[in-house]
Amino acid sequence: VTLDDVARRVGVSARTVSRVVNDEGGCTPETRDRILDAIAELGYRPNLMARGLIRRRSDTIGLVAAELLDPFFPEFADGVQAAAASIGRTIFLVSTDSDRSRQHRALTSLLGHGVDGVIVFPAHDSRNDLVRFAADGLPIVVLNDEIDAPRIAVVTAEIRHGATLAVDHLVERGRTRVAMLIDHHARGPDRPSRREAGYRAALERAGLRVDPDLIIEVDNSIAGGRVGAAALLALRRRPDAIFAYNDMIAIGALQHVVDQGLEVPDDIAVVGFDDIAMCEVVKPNLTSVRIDRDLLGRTAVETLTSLASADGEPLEPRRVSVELVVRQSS
Amino acid sequence: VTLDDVARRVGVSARTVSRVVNDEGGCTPETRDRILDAIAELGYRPNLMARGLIRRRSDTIGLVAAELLDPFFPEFADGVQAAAASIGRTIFLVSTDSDRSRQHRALTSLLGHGVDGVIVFPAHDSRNDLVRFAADGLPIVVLNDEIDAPRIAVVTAEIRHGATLAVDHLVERGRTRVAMLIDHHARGPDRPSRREAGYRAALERAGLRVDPDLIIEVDNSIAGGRVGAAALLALRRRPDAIFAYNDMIAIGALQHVVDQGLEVPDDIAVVGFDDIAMCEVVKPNLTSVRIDRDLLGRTAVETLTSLASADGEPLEPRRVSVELVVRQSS
DNA sequence: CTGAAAGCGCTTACAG
DNA sequence: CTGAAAGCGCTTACAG
Repeated sequence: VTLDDVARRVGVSARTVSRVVNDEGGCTPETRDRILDAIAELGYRPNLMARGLIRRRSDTIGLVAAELLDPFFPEFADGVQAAAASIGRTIFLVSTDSDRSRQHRALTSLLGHGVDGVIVFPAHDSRNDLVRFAADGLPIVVLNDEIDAPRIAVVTAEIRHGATLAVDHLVERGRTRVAMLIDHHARGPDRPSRREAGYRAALERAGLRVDPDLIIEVDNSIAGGRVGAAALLALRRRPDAIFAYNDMIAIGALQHVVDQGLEVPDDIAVVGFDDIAMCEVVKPNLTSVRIDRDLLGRTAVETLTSLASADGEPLEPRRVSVELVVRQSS
Repeated sequence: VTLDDVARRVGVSARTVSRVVNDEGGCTPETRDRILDAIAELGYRPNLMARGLIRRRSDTIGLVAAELLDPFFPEFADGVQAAAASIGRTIFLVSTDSDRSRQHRALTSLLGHGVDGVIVFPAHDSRNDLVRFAADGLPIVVLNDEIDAPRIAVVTAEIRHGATLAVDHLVERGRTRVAMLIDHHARGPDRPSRREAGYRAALERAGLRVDPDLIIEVDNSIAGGRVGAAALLALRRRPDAIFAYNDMIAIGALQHVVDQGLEVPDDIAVVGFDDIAMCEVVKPNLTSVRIDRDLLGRTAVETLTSLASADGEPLEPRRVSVELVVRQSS
């Protein structure tokens, strides 16, 4: 059942029905009501592909995730979904597994579907590709990375600041040998870790030496945290605090330290990052840097909207603030 | 840049370019190569809305969630995403907050976008609406509910069986007063809980009485589990085991029991449902009924594909098996 | 192996 | 306030 069917039924032109469907006004209330009745009666639903073909956009937003299973993701996606729904946008969801070519295919497809723009957790080494898509007219909001290019806007949490909050806190508690367990994927030459930068800055500001032995690269998982903690405990001069790249790693470290019979936080304090729900479930409860992921998602949508109407004007990066949540582990 | 641009560039008709883009064959390799070159050179990307308008489908799948923040969801979504990607489908993601009218709007929109079909966690009391959409030609795969209607297929885990596994296990360990904490939303007249049915059946089969005092409705959250456990501990004859509707509730119960100074599992055993990652983080580790959510997601996509080509033929419900994972809490 | 024509279901100028 | 015409960018028969 098409617009024409409705028009025929009522005895008006398709143009008039279209006007009612899109709430353009300029139509007698009476005609309007008759059309609305016919729409309900016939069960008319606009064909969004036809509309999109003409308008050159489909009122959709692409959400391109590197990894759906990241504990970070659900709340972020929920924020995106809520904000998108509130402005009448439907979201396309794609996961790239952080693979550049999968991301490329995803963006091609999304562009073909007429998305207003995309919110992207970039795949590894995909900056140039993103810049190219943006140059082709695709508005892109990038998370967790800093890309400076036209039609690309950056939305991020104050990660570096969060890291300094965590380390400052540990130093205040008298810790002098603060180790860091860092996701080895997060530490490339083209992608310096903001958490590590904050960690280093905070230590230096406190007059503490940055001991390279205390910075260990690990797998981004609970198991990785365990392995990292084991390596730290094996050092001749072991640390009195561990700052982890994220909560999963922190939880692994915490578990290993406790399993070894050490007291947390007395022997070793542990601080995570992200503040996922598990922080309050693990014993002792994990101190962490809270990122308001829901807000981050909403901000991403808002930024995408601005970007789409900014017509190529560069947008300042939007930074969502973080806060340290102190719990039993520190 | 359109199909016509490419055609003009190469000096062939749009029809021929279309044939190459869609890999239809029937075209000299030489022409094909020239077209492929022109496509790359011009950066042609097919307009999926135009294609969809004609084909009457957009090669997309709708994923309609009640609640993105359910710990159940990410792995399920990942399975859906992986299976969809493998057959060249992009997914639309919508969350309804279990609200019937939001679900209605979501389905209307998805239908307008030309989805092949939808995978739905139904909103409360929305069965009739789903049946209506299916009657209008929308293939629907329903999770966590049993709806018997044309063009609707059911995919589910063996929930009831899982509950009997859990209770059988507790009975084997000598427990005679097994309580159940049940999500109060899951217990409506139109939606009998399969977990409760399994619980009751297992107890009866073991010759144990089902004590109504031991069945308590709680909020679906850790806090709800705590409240439920408190109520159980306040009974004159308290239980020696708790079977929870899901892991979040179980974890709350576990925490409360431990906080009260009781031994788990010696004084009270606790078993959850779903087997989320937290089960291995909480102390003592939580015994749970494992649902392979990734497989469930893949099965949903597969079923949707069958359903779309089944042309109205009813499909048998697909049941994904579950397994009991015994840990320290029982 | 290739092309000319029609049309998917809408919206966009434009005219009355 | 309403309508007739053109066209968005493709694919689908059909003809050669």
